[in-house]
Amino acid sequence: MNVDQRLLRLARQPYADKHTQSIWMQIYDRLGEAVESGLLPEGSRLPGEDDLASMFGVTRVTLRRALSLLQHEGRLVSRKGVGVFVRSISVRYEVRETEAFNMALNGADSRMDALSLVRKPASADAAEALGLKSGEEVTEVRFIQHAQSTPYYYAVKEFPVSVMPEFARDYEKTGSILGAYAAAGIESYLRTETRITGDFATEEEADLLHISRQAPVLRSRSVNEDNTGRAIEYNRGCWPMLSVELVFNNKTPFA
Amino acid sequence: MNVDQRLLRLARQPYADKHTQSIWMQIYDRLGEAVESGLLPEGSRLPGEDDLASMFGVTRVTLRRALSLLQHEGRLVSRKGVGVFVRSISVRYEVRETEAFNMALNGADSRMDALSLVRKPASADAAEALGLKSGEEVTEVRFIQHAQSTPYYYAVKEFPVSVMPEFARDYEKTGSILGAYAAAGIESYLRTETRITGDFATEEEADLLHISRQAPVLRSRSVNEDNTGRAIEYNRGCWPMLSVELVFNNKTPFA
DNA sequence: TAGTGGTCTAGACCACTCG
DNA sequence: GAGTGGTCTAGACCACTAA
Repeated sequence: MNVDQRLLRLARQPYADKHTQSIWMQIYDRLGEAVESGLLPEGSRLPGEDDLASMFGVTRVTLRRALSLLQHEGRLVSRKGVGVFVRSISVRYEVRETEAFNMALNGADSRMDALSLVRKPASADAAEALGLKSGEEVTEVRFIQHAQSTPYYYAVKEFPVSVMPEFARDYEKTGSILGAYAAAGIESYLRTETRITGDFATEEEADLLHISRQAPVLRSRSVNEDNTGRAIEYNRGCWPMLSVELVFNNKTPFA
Repeated sequence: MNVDQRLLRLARQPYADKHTQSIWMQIYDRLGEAVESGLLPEGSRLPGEDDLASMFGVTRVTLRRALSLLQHEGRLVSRKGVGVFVRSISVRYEVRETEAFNMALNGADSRMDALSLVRKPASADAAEALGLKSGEEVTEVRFIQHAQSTPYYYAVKEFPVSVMPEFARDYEKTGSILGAYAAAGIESYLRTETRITGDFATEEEADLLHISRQAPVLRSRSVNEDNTGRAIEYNRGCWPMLSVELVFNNKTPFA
């Protein structure tokens, strides 16, 4: 029995009393289960909306309410003119903030790719957090991180030029941020503050992370200092909300 | 000029090209601005959907797409048979995780109310996090926190009976958790681990926090230990996603 | 060019809330 | 009973994508 047939059987199950739970909610539940059970595997394309609507015995409008919620949750992604696809949220990556850059990933095929690297005046946010003078320059690097060929983290980092004047060269040579730190004479550092908020994806983030616009994300803004207390990095990152669990450990007892 | 008139003027502004941005998105933007600008104050009721639809010159269905997104974001709340209301997200509360219980609030009228206090076997989650034996009992306390008479934090705390056998009495007497700690001989403690995730509100959470079901929330799960390393509390909390900023500070340098 | 998802309409019925 | 938000339909037109 192929996927379409099994999906059809799922769709054709009788609905519970409409007044108990709305039809579109029941469709939402069934499609969600289909994704979680693996009937609709990660990355696979759903039948067209007209087909789905007739399978579930409803109008396209009603069907779309179910799809729409699944998209807002970041579980499905639609591409205009192409189709609706399953976005994996089966894994929830654990990110240990104390490990700073080395995010703990289950799989080994994790890549952190630099999208761009430019020298420019610090953003207002970074200038304040790093205590920079107005107009002071930074090296800004945009990163995207994948796991199992799904993007799940997007970050913009700013490194003061005054601290690491040759960041671009050093990063190029060593291929890692820690390498660039070391090349600038920074052997140890401290992530002094991390601020976490929830928000909705911007258009750029939605594109890069393969989620819908308006899908919720977790944002992190953090500052790194070297062991002399000098601010060396400002980082803004975001994850699709359901894709990550942030873990903070603490060793400092309270009074 | 009253609110309805000013809202009408906002609604009657010509729409940008439909192909640039959809009508419902433009309505969404305008209503969002109306909330942020204070034209629609916190807690106020919007005109009925029929009225709004005719004000904006669209069908109720189209208008509802705008309202629906604002509700998913936790900025509006609807009450069936009553109306649609503005939920304040103008403030984003800063919660310093290192201060554990004493959340930094701008205003002074913050209350932490206990909803229930019962003795029962530890939840599976808590038992694992606290290292309890199967079936071991805890005192479970459910809290809701308000600021400016808006609920913005809901927490379920579990305290092992083996550590604080008289928690209920001590909490009653002192009126605070720290008081109950002290009464049990715990003078200092350590929030050893905090795990942050994003999720969607359950029905109970949506009710208590005055947000829509399916509105995103930030969840925190944390463990407190006393200065001998004994686990004394397991806490599960959640905030409406847009209402909070979590701040973590770190004093431990990396290797 | 055919198929896809995105938008919008006009109208209907319902359950819920409150006076 | 009057007004509210919640649901659903049947049909239409559009822009985008890929073959």
